Amino acid sequence: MKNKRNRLQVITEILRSSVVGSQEDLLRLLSERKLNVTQATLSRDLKLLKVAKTPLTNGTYKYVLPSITKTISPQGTYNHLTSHGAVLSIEFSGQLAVVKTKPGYASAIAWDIDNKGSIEILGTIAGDDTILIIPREGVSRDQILDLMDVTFSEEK
Amino acid sequence: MKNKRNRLQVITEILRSSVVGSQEDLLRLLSERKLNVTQATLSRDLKLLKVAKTPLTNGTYKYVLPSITKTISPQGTYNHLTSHGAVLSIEFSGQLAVVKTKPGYASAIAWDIDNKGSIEILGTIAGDDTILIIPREGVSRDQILDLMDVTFSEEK
DNA sequence: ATTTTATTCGCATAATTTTGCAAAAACACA
DNA sequence: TGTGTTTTTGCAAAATTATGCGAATAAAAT
Repeated sequence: MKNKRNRLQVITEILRSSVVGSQEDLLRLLSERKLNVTQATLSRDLKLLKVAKTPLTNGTYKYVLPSITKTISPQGTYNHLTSHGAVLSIEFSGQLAVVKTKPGYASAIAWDIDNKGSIEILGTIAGDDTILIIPREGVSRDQILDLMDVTFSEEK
Repeated sequence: MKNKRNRLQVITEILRSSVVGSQEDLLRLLSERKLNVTQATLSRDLKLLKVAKTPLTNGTYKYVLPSITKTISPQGTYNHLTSHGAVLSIEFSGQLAVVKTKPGYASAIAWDIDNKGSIEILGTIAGDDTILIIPREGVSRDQILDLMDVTFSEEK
């Protein structure tokens, strides 16, 4: 189908605006919007979107979007944070990763990154609102993204 | 049993230091440490710890600890952040919540909290490394924790 | 100490999620 | 358009996770 892109978009909107506790629930919400798929497809969609299922204090569960999502912009893909945290975006240039933060946050966040002691990262250099991450040779962009996802949103 | 506390502690250590993709895996890791329980218990433990199952880019899954975990300490529960983010802990006194941050972060974070415009929070007052949160009457500690969880880590 | 109350946990099962496979749909392009 | 390739999806089954219930254990109360 050609509505996969659209469906993924709608799913993120739904998850952003409501508490969804199961794929069956999501299925219902989607069909209200005339998007009919099976639960199996949702499982795959959520995996693609890296949506996590997390317990709430009220004893129920909720699907939550990851902190980093890939946005497809005119000039290639671009990873921006869906949260309102201090980290605004992550992009790559060759082997290097560039993290943009709110003004003043860069060095503190770079400290967090360094402090995680991840073997994948050789070091970081921070300005005021920009951090340059120097990954170890052979480390992929995806590995860095996973790492940041985990560093910035949920815990390791 | 009396080793629940210990078991929860060990679980957090394991999840912090390795990639666990299923409860069965966790079961094995625990039994290596002489902690024998059933998967049912793990499901409950993970729910208690608010551990989320999240997809990784390599196509597998991983259980991740939340940024705020309730630590079961002798003098009652106490909520500290497991992440290396700027927020270090949240504790309550009566109706008020006190957030400790890394030095210098308090006002920036208080701004984030205010800016979320949550109806549950009347206002905040920030010093250098401490924020006082004044919740609206009738708002529970758990509600505040949920809110902070969402504010500091994952998206809403 | 005995009874009552609350917690923890295993068992079995229910509920939910993931995935292999094959078919359908979309795409590429000669 | 026809043919080969890739992507998407449903189906059904496998795998995984969640939970009702009762037994066991611990804690509290009298």
